[in-house]
Amino acid sequence: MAKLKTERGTDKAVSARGYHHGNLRRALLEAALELAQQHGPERVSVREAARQIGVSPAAPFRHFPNRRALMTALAEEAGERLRIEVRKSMGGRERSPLQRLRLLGRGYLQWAMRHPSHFKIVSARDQIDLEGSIALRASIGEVRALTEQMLTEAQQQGQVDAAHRVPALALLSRATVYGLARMHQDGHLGQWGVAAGEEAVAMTDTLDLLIALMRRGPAV
Amino acid sequence: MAKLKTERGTDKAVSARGYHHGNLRRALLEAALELAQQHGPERVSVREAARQIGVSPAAPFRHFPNRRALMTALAEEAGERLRIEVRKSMGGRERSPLQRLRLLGRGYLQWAMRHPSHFKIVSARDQIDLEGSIALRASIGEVRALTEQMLTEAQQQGQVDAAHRVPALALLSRATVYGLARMHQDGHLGQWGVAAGEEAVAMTDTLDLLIALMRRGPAV
DNA sequence: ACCTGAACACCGTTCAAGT
DNA sequence: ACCTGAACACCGTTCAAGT
Repeated sequence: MAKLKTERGTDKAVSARGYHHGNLRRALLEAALELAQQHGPERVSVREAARQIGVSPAAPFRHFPNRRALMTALAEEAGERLRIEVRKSMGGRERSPLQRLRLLGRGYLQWAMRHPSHFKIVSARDQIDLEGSIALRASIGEVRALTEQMLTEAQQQGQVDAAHRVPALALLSRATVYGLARMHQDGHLGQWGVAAGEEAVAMTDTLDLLIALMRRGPAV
Repeated sequence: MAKLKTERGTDKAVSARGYHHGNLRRALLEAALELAQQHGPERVSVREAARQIGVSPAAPFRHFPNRRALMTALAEEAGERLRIEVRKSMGGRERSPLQRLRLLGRGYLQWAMRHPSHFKIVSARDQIDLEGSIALRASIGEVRALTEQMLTEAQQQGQVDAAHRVPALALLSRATVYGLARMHQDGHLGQWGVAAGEEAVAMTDTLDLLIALMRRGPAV
C-alpha cells in the first residue's frame, strides 16, 4: 500500500491527537465549504469553522489574513473546477465551433445547477477579492478565451455572420449564460414562467435559442 | 400654504425633540438606504441605523420583525422605482414593438448603472424575502408582462420570426439584460474586454446586438 | 402605542503568552 | 512555527420595564 504523505512530506498519521493540527488550512477550507453548502456562503463564519475543527477562534488567522481571504481561496478552488468542467464539456475539434460554444455554455449551466454552493461562491463578489486573485481571474480568463476562439472559428467557417464583432458576440454569450445561472440562483426563474423542475430544460433551451439566432440563416 | 401633515394626520412639527419619534419606520428606511449607499447592502446594520437616528437598538424591531424585513421593504421601494423607470423609457405606441423592447432593456440597464445601490438591493436575493413580498413580485411581473407583450406584437408585425416561442424569447431577453447588469455590479465586465468608462456603451451595444439577432432578416 | 435598558448568544480580529 | 486565551468592538434579537 502506498504511504500517505502530508503536504510537508512527513509520514505522521493525520488522525493523531495533540499535534498542532498539521493541515489547518485545508481543514478550514473544507469546513467553510460545508458551512456554505448548509446555509449559503454569506453565513460562513470563521469562528464556526474553527469550532467544528476543534481549534481556537484565533487559529484561522494564522492561515488567512481575514475572512475574505478564506472565501477567496474557496472561490479559487471552485473557479478551477468550473474551468475544467467547461473545457471537458466542449469536446474536441471533430465538432463545429458553434456546437462547441453551445456545449461550453451547457457545461457552465449544468455545473452551476449541480454545484449551487460552488457557483454561489464564485459569483459572490461581495465576499471575495476578485481583483486580488490571479488564480480566479485566470480561470475566468480561460473561459472567455475559449468563447472568443469558438466565435472566431464560427465566423471563419461561415456559421456566424462576420458582420458582428467577436468581443460583442462573446459578451452577449457570457451575459446570457451568467444571467441564466444567476436567475436560477437568485430564484427568479419562477417569476419568468419556468415551472418548478423545468429549470434545466428552460436554461438549455434559452441557450439553444441564442445559438440559433447567432447561426447564419440560409444564404440570401 | 397647505398644511403639512404627518402620516397620522397630526399637525405636530416633525423636528420637535422629546417625542416618540413620529415616523421611525420612514427614518429607518432612509438610514438603511444611506448605509447601503456607503458600504453596500450586505453591511447595513439595524443597530447602526438606529444609532444614526438616535434611537435605542431595540426600537427598530417595533417596525420590522427582523433585519430581512427592513431590507425587503427597501427592495420594494427600489423595485417600484425600477418598474416606473422601465415603463417611462419605453415610450408609446408610435414606436415599433422591437424598438420599445430595446428601450425597455436600455432603461433597465441605465437605471442599474445610475442607481447601483438600489439595483444591488433588488438583486440581493440572500438579504431579502422575495417570496414573501407581493409588491416586489408585482414590480418584476409587470416588467415581464411588458417584455412578452412587445415580443408578441413584434411577431404579429413580422419583426421577429414567429417560429420562436414568446416565453423563450422573453427569458433570453431577461437573462441578457439581467446578466449584463449583474456583470457590471459584480465587476466582471473588465474581465470580458470592456475598458473602464466604456461600461455603458458596451452594455447597450450588447443589448442592441441581441435585438439585431432577433430581428428577422430580409425575407428569403 | 412606542421606546429604553439590559441581557444573550453570537461575530471578526488582535495580541500577548504558551508549546 | 503554530496555537490558545482573553479581550475589544461589534452584531441581531428578546423582554421586562418605562412614558
